[in-house]
Amino acid sequence: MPRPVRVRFAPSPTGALHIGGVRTALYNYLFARKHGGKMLLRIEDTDQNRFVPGAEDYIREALTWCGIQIDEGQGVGGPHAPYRQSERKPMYRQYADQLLAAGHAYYAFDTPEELDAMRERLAAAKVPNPQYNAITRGQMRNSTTLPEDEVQALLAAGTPYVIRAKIPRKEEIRFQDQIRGWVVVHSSSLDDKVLMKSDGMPTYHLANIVDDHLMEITHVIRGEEWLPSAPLHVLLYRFLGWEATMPEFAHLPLLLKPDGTGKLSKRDGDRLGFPVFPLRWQDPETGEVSSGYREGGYLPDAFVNFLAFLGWNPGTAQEIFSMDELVQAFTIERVSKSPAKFDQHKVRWFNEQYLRAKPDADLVPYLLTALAENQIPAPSPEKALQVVALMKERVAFPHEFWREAQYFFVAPTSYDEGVVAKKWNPAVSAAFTDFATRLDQPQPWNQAEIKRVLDETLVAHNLKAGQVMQALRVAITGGLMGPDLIATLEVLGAAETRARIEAAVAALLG
RNA sequence: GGUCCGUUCGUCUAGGGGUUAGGACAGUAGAUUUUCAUUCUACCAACAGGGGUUCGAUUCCCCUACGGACUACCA
Repeated sequence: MPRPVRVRFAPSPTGALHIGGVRTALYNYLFARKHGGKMLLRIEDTDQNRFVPGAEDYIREALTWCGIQIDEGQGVGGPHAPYRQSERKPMYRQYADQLLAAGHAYYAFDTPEELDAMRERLAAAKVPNPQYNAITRGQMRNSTTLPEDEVQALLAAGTPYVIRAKIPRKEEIRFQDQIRGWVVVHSSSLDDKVLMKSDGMPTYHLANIVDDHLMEITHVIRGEEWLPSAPLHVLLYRFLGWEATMPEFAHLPLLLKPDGTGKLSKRDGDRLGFPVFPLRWQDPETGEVSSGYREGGYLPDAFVNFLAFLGWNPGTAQEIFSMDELVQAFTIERVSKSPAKFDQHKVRWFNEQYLRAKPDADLVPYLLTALAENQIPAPSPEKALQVVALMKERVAFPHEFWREAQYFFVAPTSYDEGVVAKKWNPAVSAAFTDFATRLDQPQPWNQAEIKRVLDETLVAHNLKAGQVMQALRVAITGGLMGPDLIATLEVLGAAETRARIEAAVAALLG
């Protein structure tokens, strides 16, 4: 009978989580939800040198922002706590000992200098595969070469050592990857990886296998950069006697730079002008700030939808998916093998789609925030709603409400010179003054009335709409872009409309 | 260098032994909006190359090229 699905996202707290990591978390989450399973968060902090303060909080906040809920793990708790590997340190030693006892691992006493010397020697001799392996281990200082009593003496003397995996010399290792099919690697191309470091901390390889086993992980969904070490992991499951419950592997394609080639990296975002992080991040070491999608005005649903499509698609024409719909549609089988380049145009497009799909009322807070940021007093709820309704098809990001709609709140201080030169003249000016006066008469203030009064005025002055509309827009907004002018006047109100026309006439008359 | 993974429009991708190789983003043009944006319509644009297998390969196999990952007491 199949075990209940349990997957994990296991980042290292070495800095901000970049979008490749977010996508890995997302696919794990979708898979867990789809199968009614559990999503775990485990922090892989076995390298104390690379620990970055704040990184763990960042990771959890980023996942929360994306709507990726953790069922069990760091920050949430659960039956397998602790979920931080540094706090699980005492648990790993016994498994290393088990490997040692079974002859699948050995002590190695080589100093860093001795290791360097070996590598140089192998390089100089042009050895095709220079590694600490079944062949070279015979020339090094370890428990496969040293007499037993000497090994014991060294250990008793507290000599620093590591524990290495004893990789068999000639063996074919094969496993089935859910995305790539059968992967076959010969053991001779593997090296005797360090399992336990001299500080007593396990390396990724050991900690990962032990924790996945103890936490009853059924599917390991991770980035392709792990594919080369998967055979080692398979071997470790076998050596530890855990083959029967070994998780299924699925190695996700990489996310590439938008230009050129290579793995997407932190620098690319700054260079190309788009975020590579979900949230803004300030490096505590250097103080360097990297922009985030959240702060850039991206809606989390849009960001997640976009990310889901980088390396996966449902096989249908549908592109807009809520998280629930993604859960329904997602299958590992439809994850592609080839890497994907990041496309900033497409994220923007997704954001536009999501922004427009929101009810006007949901967008009002964005407008109010944008206004507050620019020291504009909050308008009436009615006016805010009207502006949002008029502007929502014209913006891709919340912050654009300010750039695109500020003339609803601030009178223009300058007027587009090209239009003034071409369209503004004493006749137009006179008609506008007259129009402003007519607006003073009591009347219902709506688009039909405004249009009627404007038409009347134009007839009286023997002018056509084409001759004055651009000039009128410039008088009202200062520029020549924007939504329907009559609708704009309606939002502005009679008094403001009149004031702006009179100001423009006064400014442009001479 | 070695090992492994990959290769369909500029980008994300669908497809699959016989198709006008489909969609989306981007780009271009036109229509609508007397503006801009939106919207609509159209256009542009791809099976890396070479060998097989086959009546027929973009699809299956092999090779080459190219790209990438990995090759730490980092994950």
